[in-house]
Amino acid sequence: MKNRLEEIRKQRGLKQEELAAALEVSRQTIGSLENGRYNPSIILAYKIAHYFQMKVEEIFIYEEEKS
Amino acid sequence: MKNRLEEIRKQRGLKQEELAAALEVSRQTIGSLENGRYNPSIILAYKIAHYFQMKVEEIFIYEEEKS
DNA sequence: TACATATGTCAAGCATACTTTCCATAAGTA
DNA sequence: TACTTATGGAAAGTATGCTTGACATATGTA
Repeated sequence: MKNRLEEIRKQRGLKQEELAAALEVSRQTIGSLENGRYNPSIILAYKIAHYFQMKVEEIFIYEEEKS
Repeated sequence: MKNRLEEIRKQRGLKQEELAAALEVSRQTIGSLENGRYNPSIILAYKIAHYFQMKVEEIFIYEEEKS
């Protein structure tokens, strides 16, 4: 699972901390997602997509056969 | 988070066990998703959508403010 | 009745998502 | 230099997703 979080966040001129606050998660969670340390829960993925007014699949890109 | 898993599975004439095998998860996981005991990981949500050739958001319906 | 099939659900255990706390590093500025 | 801001990331703890194994119930059929 790849994601375009860092790209989209920067497009919007947001700091990790600001995005984290808006989504009610920790700054470390945002950093960990951006750097691929883990995948978001489906709930968080939806919150992110909703916040950016995008589709989940526009932000999180599934790559077959990888966990 | 609601989902249309049971409805879609039955439309396709599949048993829980058959769907589970196709997705490489346990039958209990499918049952638990259908009965709302927990939400899928984003990986499993994508596998399910891919299997049914649908969008994630057509199957899993986000309800604001609920975990 | 007896047996098979499909589903519901629990319990224990492991893996992963997310938290808080902490420290490091890089870039900008006084 | 010294200080601030933004980010990276480790460590330990909690919550949730998923597993296997077990048992229950409902339905259909011999």
